[in-house]
Amino acid sequence: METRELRYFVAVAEELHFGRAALRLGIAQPPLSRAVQQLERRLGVTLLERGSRGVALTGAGAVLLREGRAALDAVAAAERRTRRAAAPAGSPGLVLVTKAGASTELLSKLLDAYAAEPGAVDVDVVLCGIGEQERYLRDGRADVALLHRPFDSTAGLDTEELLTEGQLALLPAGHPLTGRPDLRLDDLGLSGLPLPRWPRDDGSYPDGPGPEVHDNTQLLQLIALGRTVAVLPESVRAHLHDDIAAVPLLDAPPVTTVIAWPPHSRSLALAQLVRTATRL
Amino acid sequence: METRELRYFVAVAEELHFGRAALRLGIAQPPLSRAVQQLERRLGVTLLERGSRGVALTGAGAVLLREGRAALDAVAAAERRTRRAAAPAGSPGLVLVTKAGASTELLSKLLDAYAAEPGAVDVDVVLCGIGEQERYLRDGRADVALLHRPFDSTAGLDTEELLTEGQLALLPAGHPLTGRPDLRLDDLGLSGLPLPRWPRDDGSYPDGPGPEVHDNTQLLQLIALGRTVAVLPESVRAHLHDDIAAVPLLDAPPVTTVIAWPPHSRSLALAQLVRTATRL
DNA sequence: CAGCGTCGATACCGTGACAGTATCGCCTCG
DNA sequence: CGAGGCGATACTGTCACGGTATCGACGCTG
Repeated sequence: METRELRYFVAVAEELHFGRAALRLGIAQPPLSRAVQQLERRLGVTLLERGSRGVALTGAGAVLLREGRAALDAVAAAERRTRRAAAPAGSPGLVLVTKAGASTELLSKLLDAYAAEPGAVDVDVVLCGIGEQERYLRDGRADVALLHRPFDSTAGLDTEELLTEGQLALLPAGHPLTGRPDLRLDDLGLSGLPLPRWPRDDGSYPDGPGPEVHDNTQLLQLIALGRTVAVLPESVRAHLHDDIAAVPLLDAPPVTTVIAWPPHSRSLALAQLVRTATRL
Repeated sequence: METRELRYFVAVAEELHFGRAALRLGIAQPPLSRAVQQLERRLGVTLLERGSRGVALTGAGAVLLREGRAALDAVAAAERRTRRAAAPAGSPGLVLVTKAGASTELLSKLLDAYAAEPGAVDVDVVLCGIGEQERYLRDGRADVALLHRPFDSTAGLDTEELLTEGQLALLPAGHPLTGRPDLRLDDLGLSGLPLPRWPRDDGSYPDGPGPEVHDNTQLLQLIALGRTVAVLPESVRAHLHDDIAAVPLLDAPPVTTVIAWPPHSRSLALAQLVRTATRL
């Protein structure tokens, strides 16, 4: 199986539409149809059900979509890491990825501490959207990530725990619940405010009454405006102005910040960064 | 990067010889030279140093060898798993891989217990060489493996521990050390017998006085013949005849048998097998 | 030091795979 | 029933891939 065939199939499987997929791939529709047909013939497997109203994935097609994405990520990682290995000194020695707006204090302490180590290399910091860190590690765009359990999955990664913290309820300043010394998750239903809706993996939003949000800044602004409430780790306190009140939550699951990297990484710089992180 | 280019490069990087690599790939040498050159041009990276006496890997080439193998495994896994997903009922629902001659009691108990579960699917058992299990999981030849820590690496796999056991010194019957109630690792040096040499990942053997072995049967025979001594988990006891004596080792690291599978596996049958295993 | 063998690179050529344009066949919806 | 959307098919040109023959550099050896 060639990566070209995989790219083609993944595009069609994601778009569920040959025309759009061809557009995305920058080719015409007929070669795309033929390439996917040929892939199906060579595998001896029907991947797509062609109805007159677009296409649908078969069970085997769903498997190939998942596995094919992983394989394409692995190929992309091979290419990027090879280029990086040959890059002249001075280019970033390590790329660290984390969610925008999370663990900022921990991150800056880590970067400072690591930079002070003898033999430290340059560290590029990449900020990505919610839950995208794993992808960055798997396709080689990053060498190491900061993740937050239980929100982010660490399956298939090597990790070290850095920090565990409780969570706070964030409410608009002056909200009635603000007077309580602490809260439980059930109490938030009494706030009269809906919880925000975060995007799913595919970018769409679940249905519900709350506002759609995709980063923390946006969320904090919506809380201050009295449109929503949120549950966030204690470390957000540093970012709060007096228009938002924080109340400890007794029964919210604790959040653990972990440093994660792909298994089989063979980099001294990475090992040193991880060691520095665990010593913080 | 196309998988064809990766296959070609990996073949050359492994053989360190264009002619042999071409033979292995079933093509002539000139197209192979050109394909690798083109790969280097497109990556903008020198992968091989061509000397008049064969070729050598550059640093970037070593990276691409490692990452490229992983990528090719991922592509192979995508292909195999897709075929399996479309295979008619009756074909093996799960493939389990383990080292030949290890954990046989545990394995047969597991297979019996799982087969008795409602909704159990057929389980194929594949026996492989030392340390090959991880490869089977990564390239899709197997769905689940039995591994033995600390010998096998479980990096990048999801695991559950099944059994931890101490290790025994295996000596020829009648050997002087046989009289002792227990031993320490250092004592084995006094046995007058060398330790056996296991193959490395690349199939070659380290230098040393001991005999070369590649499986347990061979090893036990050599012990019985008085040619070597070995350190093995307690569960080998069941396979010993009276020509071999076993003495507990006080300071050998305990061996843990774990059941392991690729992260992100989405199979009910696998989950049920793992649950059965942990309940044994 | 000449001659030969080894090994990778280059030259040249034929075939086939891939991409493009035009068009068909089918289904859906107004 | 006609129009439009969607995927498949027909046909064609070009380029990439693979093969054979040969070159050029280096090392070994008599």
